[in-house]
Amino acid sequence: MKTDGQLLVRERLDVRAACLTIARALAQHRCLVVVGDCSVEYHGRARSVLESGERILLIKSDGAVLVHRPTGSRPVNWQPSGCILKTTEKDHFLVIEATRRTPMESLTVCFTRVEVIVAAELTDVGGFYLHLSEEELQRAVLAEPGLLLPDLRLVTYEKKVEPGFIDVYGLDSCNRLVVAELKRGRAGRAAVLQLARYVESVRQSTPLVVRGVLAAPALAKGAHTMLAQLGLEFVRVDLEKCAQSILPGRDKKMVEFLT
Amino acid sequence: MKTDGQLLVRERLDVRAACLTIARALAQHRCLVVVGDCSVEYHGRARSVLESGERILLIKSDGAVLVHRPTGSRPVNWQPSGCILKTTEKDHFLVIEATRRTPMESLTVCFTRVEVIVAAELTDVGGFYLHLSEEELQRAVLAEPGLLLPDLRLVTYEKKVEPGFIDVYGLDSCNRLVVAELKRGRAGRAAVLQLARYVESVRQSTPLVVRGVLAAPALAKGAHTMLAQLGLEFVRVDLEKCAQSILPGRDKKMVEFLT
DNA sequence: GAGTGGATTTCGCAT
DNA sequence: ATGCGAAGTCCACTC
Repeated sequence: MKTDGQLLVRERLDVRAACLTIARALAQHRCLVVVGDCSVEYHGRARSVLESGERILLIKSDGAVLVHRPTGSRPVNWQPSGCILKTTEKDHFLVIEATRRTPMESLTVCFTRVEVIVAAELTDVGGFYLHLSEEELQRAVLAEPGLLLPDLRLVTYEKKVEPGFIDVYGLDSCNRLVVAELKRGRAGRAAVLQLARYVESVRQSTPLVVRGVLAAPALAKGAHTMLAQLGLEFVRVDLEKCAQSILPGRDKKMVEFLT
Repeated sequence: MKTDGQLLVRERLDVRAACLTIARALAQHRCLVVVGDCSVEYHGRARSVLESGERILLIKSDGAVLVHRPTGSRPVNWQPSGCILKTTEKDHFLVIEATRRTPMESLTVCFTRVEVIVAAELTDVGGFYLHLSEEELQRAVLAEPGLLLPDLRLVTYEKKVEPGFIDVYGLDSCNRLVVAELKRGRAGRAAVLQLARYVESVRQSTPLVVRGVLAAPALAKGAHTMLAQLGLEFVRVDLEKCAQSILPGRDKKMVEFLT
């Protein structure tokens, strides 16, 4: 139950006090954690009703709102950052409303009982670095096209064609054009269709033979059939090799989980 | 700083005490909120490093783990429910590890300072009801095909064809087959392609004229062009009418945001 | 503001 | 377990 500039913790507040505490914290753009019994309604792109129960409400300094049940990795209800927050006391309930426009939607959390409120001014400037995203995978293939096809010569990348952007565009040893679509995960039918559209578009603009190559760590079964029907190819990409290609100096153990 | 069977709140704990408190709470499958300065690493399908900063860690009773920065509606790092948790004290740091298999991945949160720990035994049996999902939209159209096309006679739904399942399959007043794809949001190019594949598949198996209908509240601009090229149609679906059709007895004001 | 594509997507359902 | 599509997806980026 200590209070200072950074942190405020309150337990078992009555509705009036909780309302004031939350309103003050919101005004100061603090992060809020509220634990208690609440019900939730959402109106917007869809609608939802959540009956009463004990949950954890998270309100962030940018206005993002999350309602978490005791289980499940995702919030049962939420509102993205940038929404407008309003706290009121109504019929002995604490009501927190989060509204936004485009799309117009609103989330209403109604607490009948508040167990704990934590209001904190959090300082977080630490960098976040994600490796082996699709972007990094592309960097690796661009730096070392042999990872994709032996003797592949890169012509360009992110080449604009009508349906979108071709990830990798090059020539093989027989001077056939190679149109490659990269996926960091298992490639499905959607990826095959995407590639097919690119290949079709390129064929209409060149007399050269065009190879359509889907490059991914694995290929979904349905995608395999479709690929064959459309005369496209699959190339298995070795994520571990790509990782080593991207991060030559780093600890090789970093990729041990990537199989 | 009260303690009872339901709720435990601790502030400014040293690492040793924090470690014990968390281990005990985890053993009791309580929900945990930890606020403090931490760094995070993730190894698995990808890899990530999050440098030191003040965050909110949420551990749920089913083992789901979420690391939230002060902004953004989504966790910066997470681990889905069902993973194995381990808490250790290491070089005066509090280390929490969450590991799972299939896929093999692990999340490591390392606290240098713990501001607050909240451990709560939450009871939540309230129902959650989501309305106007794609499934409900389909129900509405099936119950009242006129919402889609005047005089549409339903033949079947979720009809299996090679590329997948046709949402709505019927006959119009001219006895042309109607193949309709429903979307609850704005329909894009992917939806057009999906419909095109269904129509193509149906045409190969019937001598009847086949109309391909994309039914959605709105159509993306790029999708419009593609639709025209492929000889398909767009039908605007009135979500409000669908909602009223589904929920005849409910408060009409419930759908006021749905435009 | 809309449109497009990726995501450690997650989630659910059917195979 | 895998595959497939939907999601109140969120998110960043482009036009």
